[in-house]
Amino acid sequence: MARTPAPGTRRRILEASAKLFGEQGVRAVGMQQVIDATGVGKSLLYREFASKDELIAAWLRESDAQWWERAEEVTAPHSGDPARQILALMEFFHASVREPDFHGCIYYNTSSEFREPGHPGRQEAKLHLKGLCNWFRDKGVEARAEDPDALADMLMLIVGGTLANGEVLGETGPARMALAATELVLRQYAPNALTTATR
Amino acid sequence: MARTPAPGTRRRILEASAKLFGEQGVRAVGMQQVIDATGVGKSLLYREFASKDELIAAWLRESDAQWWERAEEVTAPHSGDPARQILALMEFFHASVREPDFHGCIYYNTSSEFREPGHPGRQEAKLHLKGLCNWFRDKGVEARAEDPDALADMLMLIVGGTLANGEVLGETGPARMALAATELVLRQYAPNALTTATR
DNA sequence: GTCTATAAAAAGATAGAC
DNA sequence: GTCTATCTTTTTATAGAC
Repeated sequence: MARTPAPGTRRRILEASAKLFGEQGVRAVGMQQVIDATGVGKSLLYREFASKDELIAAWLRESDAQWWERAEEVTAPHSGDPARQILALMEFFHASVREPDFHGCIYYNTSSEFREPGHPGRQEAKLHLKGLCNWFRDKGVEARAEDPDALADMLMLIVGGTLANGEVLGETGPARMALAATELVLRQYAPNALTTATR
Repeated sequence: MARTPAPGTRRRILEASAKLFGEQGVRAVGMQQVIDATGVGKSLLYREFASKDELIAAWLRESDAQWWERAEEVTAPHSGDPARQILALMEFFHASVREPDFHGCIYYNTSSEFREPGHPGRQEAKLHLKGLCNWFRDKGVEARAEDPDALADMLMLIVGGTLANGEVLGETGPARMALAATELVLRQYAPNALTTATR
């Protein structure tokens, strides 16, 4: 009880890291900037996170958990209607591109910033994206898709294309087609499920 | 004639930069590494490129020119058949993901590495991607698509999704659907053109 | 426990030697 | 013209003051 740091310390560091890493990119942000933003001492930061790589990994893991919480909120109202849940999640992606401080997907971005095969940034990115792909596949099964894996990969194509193009070209570029593309894919890969979802 | 550097200097610097920036990412590579890889002196490098940003811009511009040369080679054989040209270019993208030293698209990657609005990395990325989008639109017009802009943005979604997912998840992931997705989009947005292309 | 000072290495860029 | 040495800042990380 007495040897652990102040309770809010770790959370504050992660919040500051999320803001800085997300807005400027990971390699663009030094540990000193994280320290300045939190007001925490250098020694304490390195006590919580032994290295920058550990901080990166913790940030991505926490972001993954928080993202799934919001995704649940968006899809829960359409429980039992997998096609509409998929469309709701895709609308959620599209909305993120429209936000003024959108800077791309932290998983695609961070993975591309660290090319070393075993880097935590790559591993967490892979985990997050595979998790999303699995969610799509499960919804595909629920929607009685003939090939749920193909459906899931198609939807991942739309997600990646929406976020990658959104980062460079903004919301008025290819990202604007996210929902239309999703409907097109659903009509092809889960036609029965879609008839109930969109007139 | 006598005050210009050795003729191959600039080209050698650009070739070394292309390899290093492409494989490791731009922020991960220092100017010293470029110097070590070329054998050129530091002063000479800064005579050719006044700053790292200038080197980045020159690298991306040169890569754009070289990319369009190869794209021409791939699409030229199908001149007059825009749907097939689009499919050929998409197959070209898919093939790049399959290459053992694929590290994502240098334009999506570099744009995400430099968030400052006016950064040359962002500007060149925007130019390249808009150029590609325009090429798709022109082919859409040639293919008598009802909405060539929508078709182009749909295809950009597939390109971005293929390259972004390919960087993280490899060729066996969503990238494998690139061609099927293209056919689906063509069938929807340029159905007449496609009948001649795929049985 | 928490912060300040300080490594030690690497970054981008410049000045000067030949 | 070309390379070497240096400058300044910034990076990640550690040791020590309180």
